[in-house]
Amino acid sequence: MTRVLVIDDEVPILRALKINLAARKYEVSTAADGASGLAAMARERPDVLILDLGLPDMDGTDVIRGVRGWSSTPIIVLSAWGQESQKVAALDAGADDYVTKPFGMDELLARLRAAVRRAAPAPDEPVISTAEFTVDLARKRVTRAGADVRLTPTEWQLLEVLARNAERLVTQRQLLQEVWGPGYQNEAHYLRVYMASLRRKLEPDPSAPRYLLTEPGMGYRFCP
Amino acid sequence: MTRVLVIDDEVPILRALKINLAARKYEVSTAADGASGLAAMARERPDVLILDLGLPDMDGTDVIRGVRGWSSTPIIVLSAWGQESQKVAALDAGADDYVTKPFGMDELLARLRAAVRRAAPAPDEPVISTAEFTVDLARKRVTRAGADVRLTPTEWQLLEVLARNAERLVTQRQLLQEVWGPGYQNEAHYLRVYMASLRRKLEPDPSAPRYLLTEPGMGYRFCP
DNA sequence: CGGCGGCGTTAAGAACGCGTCAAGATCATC
DNA sequence: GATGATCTTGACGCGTTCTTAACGCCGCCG
Repeated sequence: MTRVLVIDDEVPILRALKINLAARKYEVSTAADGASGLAAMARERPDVLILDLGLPDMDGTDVIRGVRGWSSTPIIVLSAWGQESQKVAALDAGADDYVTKPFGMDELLARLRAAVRRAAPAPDEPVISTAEFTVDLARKRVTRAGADVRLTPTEWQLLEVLARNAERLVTQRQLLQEVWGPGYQNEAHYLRVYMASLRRKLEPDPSAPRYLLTEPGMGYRFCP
Repeated sequence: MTRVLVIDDEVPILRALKINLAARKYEVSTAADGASGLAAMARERPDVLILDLGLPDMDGTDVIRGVRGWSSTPIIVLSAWGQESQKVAALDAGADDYVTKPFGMDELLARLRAAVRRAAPAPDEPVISTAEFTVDLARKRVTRAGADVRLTPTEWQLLEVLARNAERLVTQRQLLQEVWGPGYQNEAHYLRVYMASLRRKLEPDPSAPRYLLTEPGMGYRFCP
């Protein structure tokens, strides 16, 4: 049976979720604020977390970071309409999906199923290759034309995040967060320096990238 | 069978709707004022709500907010001719569509069908496509005729909000709020500039838009 | 008929983002 | 403590994007 933890301070929503989820054979527990939510998270180890961003005691993204510090449990975020930036921040902090309030129960259930399904098969294909080079995520190795390519630690981390999200656009904030940690989310400059050096080592023509693409104003994308 | 709740205080309209909707195999219930309407809403959980803005006891937008606090049931608003600002307020409060009195039954039925259709499927895979182009929300990608379309960040954000509310009328205020943030709600001018450039990149004939439609005085609508 | 407001289009300067180079600062290693 | 690699920071040029203003069009209303 799938266990769900709901962290929300609004009683009507809490009750509605409890009833509907229980009816679908989920095992539901609840918490009304961030602090007790984190405690419940550690105590009960649920399979999914549903988190309202508008909590009385803590910022929603801080709760996410608190969880992501030690767990990769899927997190679905509830946010009010019009808080686009909050949603982005939540996703950057490590949330998996979001639902805008007011939400239809069907939509939430669908996203819940999707999150659980995604979480189950963890081991991805650990080797990603392009026509020019291959990235072995497990061995932390990059090969080009038969030979290993020497990458500095920072270069590798950057490439790893991009490779894990192949084909996906990864925002600058997300990259900075994953490679340099929180507090560096505005140092977009680092990205340019290191993307340049990655391209110099991996691209056939570094000034006209084919695999490590820039999406101006938004981020980067790795296209094998 | 689709269940419809009609909240209206005018007896002739109420009767006309009841007859016409029942003839189309809708299950109809009615309420004559805001307070009993909200009660009926909670009790009966209809699939659609048709709400007259000119109620004797409450402001129409307050009824909408009362519903939107806990439910995303589609709301179609009825308003007298010439009450533009009321309509905008209603849409901002969370209504899905509006019909101006006096209205043709065919138009109302069409909007009703559209509202129900929209509410039904929770989009698991966030890809919205038209005959001309497709929008992939997760990958942040727009494809037209097999090729990627380059959008600037602002263009993308604007399209994203419209796509997430496909088929639905989005007010200028909502768009400005989501894309430029609060404090820009009167800069309707930006919308025109960026809608123009979106149309230039996506519409087959930018001067006669088929997908990115203008609702004069109100806002815009994305119709796949 | 003429003014007014909403909408679409275009253009131009300002502001910003990106890539590049290079000079310190820091760290690891011996 | 010296050396070399790596990371941080600054400066600059270039192209893109944002912002703002101006103008034409259309429907509405006095």
